[in-house]
Amino acid sequence: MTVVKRVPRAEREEQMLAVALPLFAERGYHAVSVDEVATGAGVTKPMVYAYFGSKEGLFQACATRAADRLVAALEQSAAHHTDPAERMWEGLLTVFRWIAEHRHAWAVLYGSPGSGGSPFAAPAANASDRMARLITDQFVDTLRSQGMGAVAEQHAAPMAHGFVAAAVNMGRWWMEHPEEPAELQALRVMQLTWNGIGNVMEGRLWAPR
Amino acid sequence: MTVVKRVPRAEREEQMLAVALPLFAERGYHAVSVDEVATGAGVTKPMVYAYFGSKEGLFQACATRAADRLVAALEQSAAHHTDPAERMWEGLLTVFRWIAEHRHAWAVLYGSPGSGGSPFAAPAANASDRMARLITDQFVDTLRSQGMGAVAEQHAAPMAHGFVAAAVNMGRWWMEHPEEPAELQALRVMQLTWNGIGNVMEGRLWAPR
DNA sequence: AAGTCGCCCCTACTGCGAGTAACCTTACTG
DNA sequence: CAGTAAGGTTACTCGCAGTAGGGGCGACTT
Repeated sequence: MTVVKRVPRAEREEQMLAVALPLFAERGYHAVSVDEVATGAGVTKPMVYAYFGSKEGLFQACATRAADRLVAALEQSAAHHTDPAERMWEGLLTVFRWIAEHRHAWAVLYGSPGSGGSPFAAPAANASDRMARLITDQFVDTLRSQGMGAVAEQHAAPMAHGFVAAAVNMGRWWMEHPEEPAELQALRVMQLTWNGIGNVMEGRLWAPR
Repeated sequence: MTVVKRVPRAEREEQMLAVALPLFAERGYHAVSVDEVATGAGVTKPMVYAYFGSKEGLFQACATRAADRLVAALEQSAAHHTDPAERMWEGLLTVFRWIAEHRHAWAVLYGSPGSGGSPFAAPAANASDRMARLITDQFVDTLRSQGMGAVAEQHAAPMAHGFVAAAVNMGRWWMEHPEEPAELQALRVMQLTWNGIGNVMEGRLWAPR
């Protein structure tokens, strides 16, 4: 009899996620069947349901894990810098480097270009919210210390969301122009959101130290 | 026998789209069945397939139509203004007002908050591209006339995409805070992308004339 | 040593909904 | 008043998400 090894839950979940992530990333949610993931992980469909509840649950697990790691990387970067501009710059560098090193995770989180994006965008929205919060806090602190609390209250959160969205979409754009370096993407976001288009048009460019 | 009127294709397509749009907008792609749309439009499923080819085709038709109208509104606005800042500002106002008046179309195009977003994001990407191109052209013209062609070539397109993304996501954020006026959303995008966070933090706010 | 509990894993189904084949019927054409 | 195209239907197939129910093996009691 084939001595098929029995594997503890945690390890098997890991295998399933490892199989599912690149599949979801490359073909999109719809084009991946649960059976496929199951057999890829050496088991059958009901195991996937036992561990993740549903196909959506499986996808969410992939996306949530990706989101957690991305946000963790960003938080760690933020903890190492205090100056606002530097913090932004280093944060962007961290994010774009993370994207380059985790293309599958990024694609699952924020949608791959070829196949349709991901449904069930909750983890992506959640990741964006957490990243936006990091920026919002920075923003509010800086403005408060300059007696501009009112501006902060009103604009910080939505502007932070806009900032994150700009960065995320620059990431999407990047996926289609992969020859460029991460640093250039980060620089562009800084030009756009830190200096502002108005300044750039008048020749005021931003540059890291 | 019930004298159910037979309806010409163009008109029936219109009905189907009219039924499908709010359904997709409120419940998302997955939770809507083709049968539902068909009966809602007074016919049966095969008619939908005869006219739109597939469920995806039906969705794309909704989204593409929304995209066309949004872009058309923006193009018309752009044609009425030449000054870069004013053009941006009026364009943003146009977009946010359009969103307020076409919430369903907007939700189908760029994903509703409650239900999962939409798969098959091609029309959304296409709309973003076309809006970004409007901005890119403006951007390149302005920079070229100042002898900064090199900057333009390298940064205009990706920055324009970042700009559009920021505006789109501000629109998403707005859907969850619908009490605020369109003007405030537009103003925030200007603060973020025209002035830049750096300027805002130093107290330089932007305001329409 | 024998019960028994819980975990890992399977075969074999149900059911829903996308997509299709084949046919009917009304209305307009020469 | 055929002939034909366009609007419309019933009645299927099929793929896949999700489930029911059961089997075996280790670990922990007693």
